[in-house]
Amino acid sequence: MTPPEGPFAEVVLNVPVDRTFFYSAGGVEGAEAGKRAEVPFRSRKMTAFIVAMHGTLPELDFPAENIRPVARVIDEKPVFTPRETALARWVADYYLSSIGEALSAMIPSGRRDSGLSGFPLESGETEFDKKPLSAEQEAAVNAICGGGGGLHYLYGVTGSGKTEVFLRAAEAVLAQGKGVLYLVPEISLTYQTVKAVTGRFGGLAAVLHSGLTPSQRIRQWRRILQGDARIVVGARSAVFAPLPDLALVIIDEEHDSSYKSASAPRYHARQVALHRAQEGGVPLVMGSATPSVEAWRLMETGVLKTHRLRERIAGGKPPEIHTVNMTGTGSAALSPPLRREIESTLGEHRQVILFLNRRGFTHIFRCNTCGFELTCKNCSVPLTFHKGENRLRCHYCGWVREAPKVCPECSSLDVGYCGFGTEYIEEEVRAAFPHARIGRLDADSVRENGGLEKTLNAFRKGDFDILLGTQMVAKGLNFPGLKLVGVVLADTGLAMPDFRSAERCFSLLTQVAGRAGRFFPDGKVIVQGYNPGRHGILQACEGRIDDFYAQELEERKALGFPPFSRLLRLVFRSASEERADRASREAALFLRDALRDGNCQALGPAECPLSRIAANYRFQTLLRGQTLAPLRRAAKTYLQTRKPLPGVYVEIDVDPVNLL
DNA sequence: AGCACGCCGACT
DNA sequence: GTCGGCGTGCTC
Repeated sequence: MTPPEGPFAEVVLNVPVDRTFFYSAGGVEGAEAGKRAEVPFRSRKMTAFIVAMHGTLPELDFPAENIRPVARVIDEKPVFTPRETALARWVADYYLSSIGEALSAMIPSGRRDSGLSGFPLESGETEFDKKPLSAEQEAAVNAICGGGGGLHYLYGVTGSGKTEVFLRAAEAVLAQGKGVLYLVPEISLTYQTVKAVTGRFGGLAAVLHSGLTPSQRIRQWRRILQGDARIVVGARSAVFAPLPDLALVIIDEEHDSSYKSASAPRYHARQVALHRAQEGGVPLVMGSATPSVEAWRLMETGVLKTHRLRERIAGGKPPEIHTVNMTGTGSAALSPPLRREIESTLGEHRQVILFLNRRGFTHIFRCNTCGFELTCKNCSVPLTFHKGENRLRCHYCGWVREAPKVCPECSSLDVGYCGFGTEYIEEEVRAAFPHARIGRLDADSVRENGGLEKTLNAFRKGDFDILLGTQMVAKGLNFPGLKLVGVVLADTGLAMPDFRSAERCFSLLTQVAGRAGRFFPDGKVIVQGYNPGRHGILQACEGRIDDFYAQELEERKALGFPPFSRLLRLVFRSASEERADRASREAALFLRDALRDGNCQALGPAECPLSRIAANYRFQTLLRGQTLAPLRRAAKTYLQTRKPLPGVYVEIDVDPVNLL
């Protein structure tokens, strides 16, 4: 074998191995740090990220003749800099992933440049014009831009003008020739914000949204890297945007859980943003009408500087909220009061949104004789009945089966489909209001009709009288014709065994209520539930915001949950229940021992609330402590020194947002 | 993560 | 005798 030719490329690969690899770059043109390359790895080709070039081979613990040549350099110009590599290292360290996994999550995978920008700018619109600032807004802008870093929170209801503050602060930063990162929860749900940014800053803006193809994504990425686009708007992964001179980070709807990645590395964009801001010594400003409980606590303790926007710029006042107790009301999804309100709203030719929190409480199969409930054969969740096709479907893995006519367990004929799915409600609403035009918005209908935006625009234009939908109608949408919002079943999700369920319920209801009164002072909200007096529902309905946080913080403190502790979750999953169980118990023993000194605990192991997902059995162990460092250290030691049984996979979740 | 290598059971 | 199960370890 010929001796390897220099220079040498040090690369990272998307494998869960936390180290770099070396390749000979003598045979290719243009190998350079920051470029991607194709390399042979084991028996296949992989995309490698070149993190450094070396003239001579550094001392290695393996024979130099094993060095293999780079197959091809992918990029003409570098797509990342040492800043991105350093950020990837930080993410990998914080979230216990490999550098390769972190860098792969950061950098778009596009190959060629497509000519399309992927985001045509509309012209002739005027809503992007600067609006005059209230005294509160002006004070907030001044504080944020007042020099130095600083952590700020814009706390105010929907319509209190948070966006305008963000835009003015961004404008000031852009005027200095520096860069702004503007994070939003889900681009498709925050179209108004995105339009406001692109409308006001035009070609200076880059939008990273989920609809971009990989090549469009890398085109935007290059614009940012070159300094052509200096304000970046985007969802979670936009937090990695390679702005060369970042001077302001904005996080809109800070409480939103979509900022947390569900796959490795399981990063929280808010945490990454905080790191970037502090490292650069630049301000970070977050905003929401319903701050996360963590953020609320940081506001109370003064870590976050709070700027309260009390005025409702858009006019209107908080809507009336009525609650309806559904206990013992039978199988109708719409209570008489809700029916009457819909009727009178339609009579005024105004619009209605019926909001349904689909998760966890849908239309499930249940035997009235033995109580048997049909669950997915792969996951442990109840199957959802789809009347249209007369089938049952799993909303986790997609498994479909015919709807049985008799109970599979006791053969009773007395079986039913209880709960309210969107289809079921649609039917009931159609029957009750045969002349109303009804639109439906959920994950299925979005896929079928080819677009959330289409349905929402149709509703905004008045093509429907009633819009029936899940979570996605609750966010960032303003409909001038809307008068009535009905929450069909507010308890949904509160039954979930998760310490954040009350918080989620509260924020959802408060946000929904906030939308209703935005344009009309006579907006009305009706909240139905089996227990509308519950913590999380009651305070949202009565607008007792401070009370909710006070009580929630008290409960978290009593139970030792965040923000009074830090958590690290390890999920062991396997096709074999026995192995997943055994691996989790072995790990818990090890971890408990590793944490024995220090004020930390290992909870569990226990079956996960979602005990099976996609044919995998799941067990978890929770590590808890006052600080994260010992938890991370223990988990890291476990990963490095122990390997779980074959066929058992470990998911590490640092700062988990749900424990399902 | 893949994927090859290697060491023990049933089978044309 | 070998085909193939899965447990173990390595990847520049």
